[in-house]
Amino acid sequence: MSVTIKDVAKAANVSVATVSRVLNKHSNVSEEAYERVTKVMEQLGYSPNHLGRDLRKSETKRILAITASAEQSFYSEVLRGMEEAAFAQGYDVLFAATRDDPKHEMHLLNMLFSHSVDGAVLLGAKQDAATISKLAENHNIALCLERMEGCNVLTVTIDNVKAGKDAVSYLIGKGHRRIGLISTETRSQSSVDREKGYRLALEEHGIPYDEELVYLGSYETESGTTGCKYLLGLDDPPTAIFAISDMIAIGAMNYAISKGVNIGKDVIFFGFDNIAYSHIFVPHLSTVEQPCYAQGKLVIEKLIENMKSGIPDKSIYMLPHSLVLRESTGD
Amino acid sequence: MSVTIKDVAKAANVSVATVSRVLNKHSNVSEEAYERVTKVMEQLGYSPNHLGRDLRKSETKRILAITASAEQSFYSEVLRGMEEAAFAQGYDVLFAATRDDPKHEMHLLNMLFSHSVDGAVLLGAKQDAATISKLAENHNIALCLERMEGCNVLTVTIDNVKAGKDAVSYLIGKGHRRIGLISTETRSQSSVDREKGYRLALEEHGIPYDEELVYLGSYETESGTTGCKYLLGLDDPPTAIFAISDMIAIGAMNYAISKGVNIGKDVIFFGFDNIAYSHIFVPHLSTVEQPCYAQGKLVIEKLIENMKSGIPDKSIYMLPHSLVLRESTGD
DNA sequence: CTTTCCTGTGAAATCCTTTTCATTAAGCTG
DNA sequence: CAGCTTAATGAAAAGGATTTCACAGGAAAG
Repeated sequence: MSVTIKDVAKAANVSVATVSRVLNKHSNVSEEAYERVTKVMEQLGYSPNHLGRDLRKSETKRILAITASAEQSFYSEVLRGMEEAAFAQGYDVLFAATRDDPKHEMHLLNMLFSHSVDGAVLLGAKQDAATISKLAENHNIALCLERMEGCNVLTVTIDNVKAGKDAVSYLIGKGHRRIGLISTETRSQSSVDREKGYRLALEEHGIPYDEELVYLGSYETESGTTGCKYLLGLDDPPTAIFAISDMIAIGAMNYAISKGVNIGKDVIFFGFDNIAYSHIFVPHLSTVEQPCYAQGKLVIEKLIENMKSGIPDKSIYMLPHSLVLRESTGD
Repeated sequence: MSVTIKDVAKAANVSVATVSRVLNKHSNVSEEAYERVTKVMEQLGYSPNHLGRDLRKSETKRILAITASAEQSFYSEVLRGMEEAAFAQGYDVLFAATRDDPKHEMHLLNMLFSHSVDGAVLLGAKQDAATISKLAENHNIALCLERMEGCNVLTVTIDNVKAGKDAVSYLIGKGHRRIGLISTETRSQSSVDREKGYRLALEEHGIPYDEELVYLGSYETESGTTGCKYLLGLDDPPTAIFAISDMIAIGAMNYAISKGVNIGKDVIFFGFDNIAYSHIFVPHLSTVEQPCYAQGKLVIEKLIENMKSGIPDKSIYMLPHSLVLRESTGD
């Protein structure tokens, strides 16, 4: 149906080899032939069939990024980092969503096994560590944003333990001793790590861990609201609240506002992620900022490095985070 | 390097044709051969190379969805609709971002020309109508969310003119006669259409159009803030404000709040998109809801229909929108 | 003037499947 | 039992590119 390299060759009166050489900017092709071929390609509206090329070269120059859903707003910066780093090296990044379904994640990973893409980056994997480790033995795989305990695979993330600890230490530094934690029932590594940070901070300052001050819900804003209602309803309520995500923190603040709490004075709040809304929502939210763009960029750079070298680097890279202080902590 | 169909054939002591038949669940293969082949495939850990298959069949069963950036939060529902509709028919949807660059959009569209995907959906195209029309002649292309004036291509969207008109008519119905409009300088079709709706509503109620009441900015929240500051600073300020997006409306309300305006009474606000934050932000925002999931689903269904039939349907499908009334309009 | 070395080129192999076509063997019909 | 159909299979072509290898012809070197 469509124009092939053969048609071009015939029309330009050269062999397909020569057309291919023109296509790939090889050196050994005469000025004259080059002109003739490019002109014919133009005339016929020739567009090379990548499938042929990919099959022959066993390489697609494409990387798949797998996310749970497209929803998480801070993904967008990560994806931009990936996209730009890839493009700089002649790769394209394609995104696909697992719909939170491990089976569908495996279906998408199949694009890797079937040579439809050269590599894959998982932003929050749904398979278990053993499965991922095994896949990483034979395929170019990387994790981003979420590390996996005991998984031997290239990973780019932040130090969520330290980040959680930093946030809570800041609250303690402001003189607070009863600090609430709103986290998730889902045991994602980042939640677990941030909780661990919370505990370490308390420990370091000689504050006993009180299970009563910990609320586990979902990632939804509403869960933050419920959590805050629970915490502020305690006999001895906290004067500071750390939420493991901004969405949750905003939900929590919403409840506090509705109860007439003076945020930043009566109770202070700390979130995580520095999403756009954290400085749109009033009062502006203090939060942990993670280098989204940089993580996306680095994971692609390292992955491509792996694909080229053949000696895969399976290190865990932890990029630095920072605290962003705003009204919700009275700053 | 990896296991091919040949290796399987040899190990199972059959021809590659038979292996292929097993792979594709053809009928004419004996029980015994079937068993033997599947067992060998298992043992060798065989995974068919899709590139070979795709090349032979000239079909990838993959559709590319092109967005400006991954940022727009309401994209996620559209993408989910696309994903699920595609999966139901054995297709995968991959997403890629143009970074707002027309050149990069064309680069991505090249995946279509080079047979790397079977079809493409543009969520807000950056090329001009003539270019898209021409591409649509030879390729399976569709537009979603944003229609293009004078473009002969399959399109799934909502009636933005009517939606804008409905929103503004509602404001008028509440007794308001000075109605501000915050839109974008970018002349995207949806902005243009919503503005047109604004004008039609005024006209229909005999309210003269006053250019002073129209502020054009960007899609950013901050632009809403600036716009609101401008509008409320007028000698004869509006008592109702229609913003062409929720993000802008929230920015606008933020300014109003900071000035002590009683939202829902002194000034009422109407947004567009019904993003998650429109009912998290206090006061909750009245807005136009568009059927995101349904649009994504329909565009994929129609596109696949086109791919199969060969007689492309290039209609414009407009799905119904609805008004969501909340505190910002005093409801 | 012969030998060697480039340069430019084309024929053919290759990548991995699917699919067509031919062939064999077995089962059925009359 | 001859003649037909059907089921199961394999050999080989096809799909569209890249790449290897061989070769021709001209230039440079001796």
